[in-house]
Amino acid sequence: MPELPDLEAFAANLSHQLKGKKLQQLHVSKNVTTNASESEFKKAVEGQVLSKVYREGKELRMVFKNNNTMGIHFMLRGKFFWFGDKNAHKYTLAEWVFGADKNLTLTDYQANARITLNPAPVQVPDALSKEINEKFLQGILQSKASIKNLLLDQHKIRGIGNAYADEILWDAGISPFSAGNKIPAAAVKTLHKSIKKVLGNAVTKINTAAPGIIGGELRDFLLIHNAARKESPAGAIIKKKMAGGRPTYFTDEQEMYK
DNA sequence: TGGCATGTTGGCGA
DNA sequence: CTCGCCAACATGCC
Repeated sequence: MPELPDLEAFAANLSHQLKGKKLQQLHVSKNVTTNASESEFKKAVEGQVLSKVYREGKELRMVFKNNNTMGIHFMLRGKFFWFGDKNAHKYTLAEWVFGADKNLTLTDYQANARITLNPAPVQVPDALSKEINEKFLQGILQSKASIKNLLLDQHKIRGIGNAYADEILWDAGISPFSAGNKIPAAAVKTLHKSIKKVLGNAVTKINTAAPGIIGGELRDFLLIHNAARKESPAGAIIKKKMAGGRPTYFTDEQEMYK
């Protein structure tokens, strides 16, 4: 449910609050989609000090001093709470006990969130990584698939979700229905700038509006992928089209390349 | 109130 | 083989 900018903020805040603390107990529900048993998780990380929490694509990573790592993917509905939050007891998938007021709960009423012990390295670059440049984007766009679907494809570039794909493509002035392999070089250059700008601005806005946030999502500042808005800043009507079961928001300000 | 929303996977058909 | 589309997951939110 949260997208890249939300997860980026969660990771920084969790790292800030939990780094250096010892994981006293870990509970992993049998309902979790995972690659290891609860006892394997316990053996790997209980009693270990947390080194850091960071984001990779749409996953959070908890790295412990012994280098064992837990990957947490929220899928659609996963959510972190601190123990004591009133919602934290329903649909619990996992609990991390770091100490008195530093206990973390993962909930998901669909039980689709995934926890991975020592996730395998992934070659696909993250949307905010330095590897993303015009040449790289040009490479992944060599397909007649729509540019939006290409940006959403986690096997090509990691971290962009449905809402921010719309936001980025609007910012770049490119129709989401354009064919990837018809995008001219100048538009690819703009796309590169828009990816960094839109995602970067969102991280800043979330951190400013909700210091310490570790769950939920903030979206009210989105300009186009936002049901509350009818027009773009320049006054163009925002259109909505369902595609692949998800809404795509766009305006006529975006050029169609076909 | 009930329509809307977020990611991924796998199967289907064009 | 490549794409787009659909269902499934099952509830919170306004």
